[in-house]
Amino acid sequence: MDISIERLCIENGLKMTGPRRVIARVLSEATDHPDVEELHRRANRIDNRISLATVYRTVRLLEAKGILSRRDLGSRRARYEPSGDGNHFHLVDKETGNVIEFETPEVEDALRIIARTHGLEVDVIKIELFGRRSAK
Amino acid sequence: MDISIERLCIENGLKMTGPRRVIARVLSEATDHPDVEELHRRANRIDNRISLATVYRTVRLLEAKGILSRRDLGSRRARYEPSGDGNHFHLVDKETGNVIEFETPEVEDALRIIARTHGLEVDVIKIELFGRRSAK
DNA sequence: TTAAATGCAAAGCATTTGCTAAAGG
DNA sequence: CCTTTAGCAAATGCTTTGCATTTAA
Repeated sequence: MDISIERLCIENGLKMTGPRRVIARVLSEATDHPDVEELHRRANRIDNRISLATVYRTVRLLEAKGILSRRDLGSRRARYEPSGDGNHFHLVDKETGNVIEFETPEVEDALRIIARTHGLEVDVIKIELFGRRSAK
Repeated sequence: MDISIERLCIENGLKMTGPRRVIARVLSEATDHPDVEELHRRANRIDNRISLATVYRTVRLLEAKGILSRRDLGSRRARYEPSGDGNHFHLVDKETGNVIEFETPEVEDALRIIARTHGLEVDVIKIELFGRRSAK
């Protein structure tokens, strides 16, 4: 079982309470991009006394520590994923809402160079593509 | 005076009411990325009877018609800009909040090709870079 | 004339917060 | 112990909506 998020919490000096441990586990096991409500649902399957407010507070804390990254992906709700999953971007199928992750170091480099010509050193790169299944 | 947004509204068969004309003018004159509240403020300088609800309804309508594009740029409020300003992306200075626009057809092409390898035809491309003034 | 648009206030979501009780180190 | 955290419910902030009225075409 993967407990990397919990380990990261400990390394960051966070108090490992019951709820926090459960949320860390849910995050570690997720392979998708759950929103807060979904995280709450999954956490409650393990311990149904965990409140939504705690989930919100936890993801906000973990984001501040750099453990999680927040994504918007068009919808109204924020989605979270472990920051450690490497630099990747999102390709969203508008019809199904399905999200594909991809990497592209060349594009990253190109963007960093562009930023530099504007005098900025890039820190965070967000790329989101929205499209639909080709007719073909 | 530039009234391009109003022209686009007419071409799209939209009824040109007083409020709508004012909002169109405000949008045409904007060179930045105003949020809805700011659009409302600017519209009210011209006619203070225009309600916030109308501004919301109008930007939503214009977005549906493809006349406006919505941007998130990190904050929780939606920001709008004319779609006709060419495909451009945003480089945000984290310290000042200043937004620089840039274009990069090569990167766009590269991303379209990547999407195609995943069987999707890209429709919308969003790129946001966040960085800070280089130490030099 | 008549369907569409407006204003207002109320409702809706997602998210945050104040407060008190509980619990980790 | 003593600070941090959890739970709850109320508050917040942005956005949408219902309804009666006005307006453009």
